[in-house]
Amino acid sequence: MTYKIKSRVWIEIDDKVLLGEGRVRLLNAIEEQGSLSKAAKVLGMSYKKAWTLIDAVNKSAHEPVVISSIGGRDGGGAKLTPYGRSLIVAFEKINKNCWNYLNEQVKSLPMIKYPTE
Amino acid sequence: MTYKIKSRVWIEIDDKVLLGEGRVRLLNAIEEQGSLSKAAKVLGMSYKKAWTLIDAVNKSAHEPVVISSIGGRDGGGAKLTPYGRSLIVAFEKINKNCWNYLNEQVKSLPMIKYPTE
DNA sequence: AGGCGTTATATTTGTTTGGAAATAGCGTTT
DNA sequence: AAACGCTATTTCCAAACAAATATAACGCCT
Repeated sequence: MTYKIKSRVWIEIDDKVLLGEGRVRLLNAIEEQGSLSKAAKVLGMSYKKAWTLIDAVNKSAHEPVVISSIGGRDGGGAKLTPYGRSLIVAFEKINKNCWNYLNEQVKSLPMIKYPTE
Repeated sequence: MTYKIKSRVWIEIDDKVLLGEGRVRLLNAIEEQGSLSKAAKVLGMSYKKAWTLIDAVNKSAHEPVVISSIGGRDGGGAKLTPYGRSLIVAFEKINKNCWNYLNEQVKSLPMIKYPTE
């Protein structure tokens, strides 16, 4: 019987959510797949949900994060902007650090293992 | 135009949520008010929601967190156990530390202020 | 012109969530 | 026995959310 500490970190801008764990996962998939629909499929997410997420990201950001194109040789696609990539890097760094920090915290808090005897 | 980093921390036990920010707020209100219904009223929360939350806490914890009594001089009430109080202390400490830590993190991450020029 | 694969958006349907209200049970007090 | 104020639980309804489906637009390609 063990306690687990979990955390979620996200970035807001103008009181709107810009980036969270799920959105970053989606952005990474877009980077890999080159398309929103393929990214959604890879993540087992409906296209609509993926589109809604990216729409929210683009609307809250003041600079473009994802640029999409319709039509053309293979139907179109979606690509990250350099700004988008820098956001991912920043988020993942913060997220990882926070996680490491919490792990340390737990060790220094004995009362979280309150006796079960 | 500024970026804000936000975080949520919670404690799980056996893969069920034990304590989060909202639940701790409710537990504190119970401690102050001595009753679940008054605590709910103070927090602008419906009695049902408060009851559901406490029920979830008591079901996931292996030791009692809130002990409630029905009937009696003033109808009954709800009180925290010493274990419940220790949980609150632990959670609030971790939560506060995490918040402070993230604030420090932001300062050391210049890329979060990606140029808007 | 028509097919293709994609983005973009609307419509529908179903599921989950949450509030409001109603009801019951309880133990002290009067 | 009745009143009181709380906990406990059910029922009903509305709102929020999510999944599925359908449709349109677009631009390259054959």
